[in-house]
Amino acid sequence: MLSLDFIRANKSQVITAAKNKNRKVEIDKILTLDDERRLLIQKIQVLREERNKTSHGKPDEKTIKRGKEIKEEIKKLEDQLSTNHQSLDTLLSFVPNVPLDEVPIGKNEDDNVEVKKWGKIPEFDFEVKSHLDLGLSLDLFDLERGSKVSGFRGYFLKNQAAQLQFAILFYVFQKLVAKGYTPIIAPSIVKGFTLFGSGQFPWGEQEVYKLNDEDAYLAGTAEVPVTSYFSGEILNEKDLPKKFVAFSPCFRREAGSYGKDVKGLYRVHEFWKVEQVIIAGSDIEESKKLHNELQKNTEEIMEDFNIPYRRLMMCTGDMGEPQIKKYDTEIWMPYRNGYGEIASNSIMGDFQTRRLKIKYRKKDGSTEYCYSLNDTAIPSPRILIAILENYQQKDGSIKVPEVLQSLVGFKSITHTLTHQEPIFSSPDGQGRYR
RNA sequence: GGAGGUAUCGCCUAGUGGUAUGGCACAGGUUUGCUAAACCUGCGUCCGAAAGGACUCGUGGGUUCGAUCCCCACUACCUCCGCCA
Repeated sequence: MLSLDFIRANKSQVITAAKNKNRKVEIDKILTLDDERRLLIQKIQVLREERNKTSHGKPDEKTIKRGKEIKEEIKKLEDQLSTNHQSLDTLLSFVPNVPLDEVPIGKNEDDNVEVKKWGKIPEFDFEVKSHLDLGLSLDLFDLERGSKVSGFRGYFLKNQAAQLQFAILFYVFQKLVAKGYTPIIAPSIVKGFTLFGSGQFPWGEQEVYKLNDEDAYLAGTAEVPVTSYFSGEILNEKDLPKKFVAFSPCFRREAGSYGKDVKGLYRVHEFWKVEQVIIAGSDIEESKKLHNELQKNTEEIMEDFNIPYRRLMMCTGDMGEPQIKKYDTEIWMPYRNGYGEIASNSIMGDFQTRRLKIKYRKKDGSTEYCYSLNDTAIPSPRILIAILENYQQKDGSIKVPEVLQSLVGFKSITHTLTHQEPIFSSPDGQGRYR
């Protein structure tokens, strides 16, 4: 949400920004409604003032009569105000945030700009298999029974892939905790205001699962609950920035992508993700630094797994409404012979915090809206695609990235899991878990 | 699912149909000074340069000239019972 003051002061900029994000906004109507609103508030305040002045004891007949009149007038004006509010809020809620100057202007993903590349693209002296083939031949997942049981895009992860998923998420979680991020496991069932507040709504309503008739939805990312964690609160400047590493199951309807990525684990309705979320002070330079820090974390994780990646700066047309700057991290997926998205790193300014009413008190006693940021740390099973495909061997087996070996207890995936000798220390010191 | 209870500033707390009390914590200042104390001031939100005004006692309605207080609904939390990973 942008402030009305900001829209008033930067009208053309806001209109241009919306256009660059392929959105239509009714700025003139918004400003007219705002004028009306201010006038109504003013009138109501004058009447209330009159009413308040008379109420310091028992009033006489005349005052009571006037009081009744005031009551009627206020009611009329308040009705108008509430109508005004509704239309204004609706229009306002559709105004997207204004990107920073450094963001390239573009229509869609074709206009995103590659700003960094890391890693050596692996070369194979045999025919590269897809994660789908690898997984099926090694019994790592079951998509047929997945859709039988769960529906379209349903899946079971099995055997070493199931272990790997836990290990990957745990590795990343621990890594960020070590960097000082507060570990948090967030609810996936959230109220509507969190989705509006984080800017998924009103644009992405068809993307989100709604539960029955209650005010309950399934969040598509921990960004939603964790950014809303401090909603309605005023934080202390000295406690900022608040950095979280959050785990949550994620649910997405993928309503707009029926034909896309139908095979395999790339696009699923349900997955697990470790997300980084930061609530910071209202300093854009600090936010840019934090944005780079988040990006560095994500890239380090890919480097730990030794998977080639590239970083894209998203253009205006591909960046989403709340964001003012966004990087996507894409990793190498050998079978598609190209990169696939793995992480998305955004600065929102005060767009979300204004909707969620998250402020902080500065040293001088004044309050301001915080700035918020978030970046994926790791999503799974999507990351498994890259691991399976990049680490596949000629004999059909799959090596396990070194940093994960001690967590899963095996160095390669060669056959269906029946029994494995752990190679790591265990509670009983003999390689056994009980 | 059933029965009761609670909701007032960051925390604790008083309160009544006439417009929110005190303490702790916090911030600034003064003075004295050995990890500090005493005193003064400020300390819910919004608009405003200020004066000032409006809003605010979980949320939303209602009654009333006037509601933190009375009525209704909702939400969250607590206690007990039941069920349950």
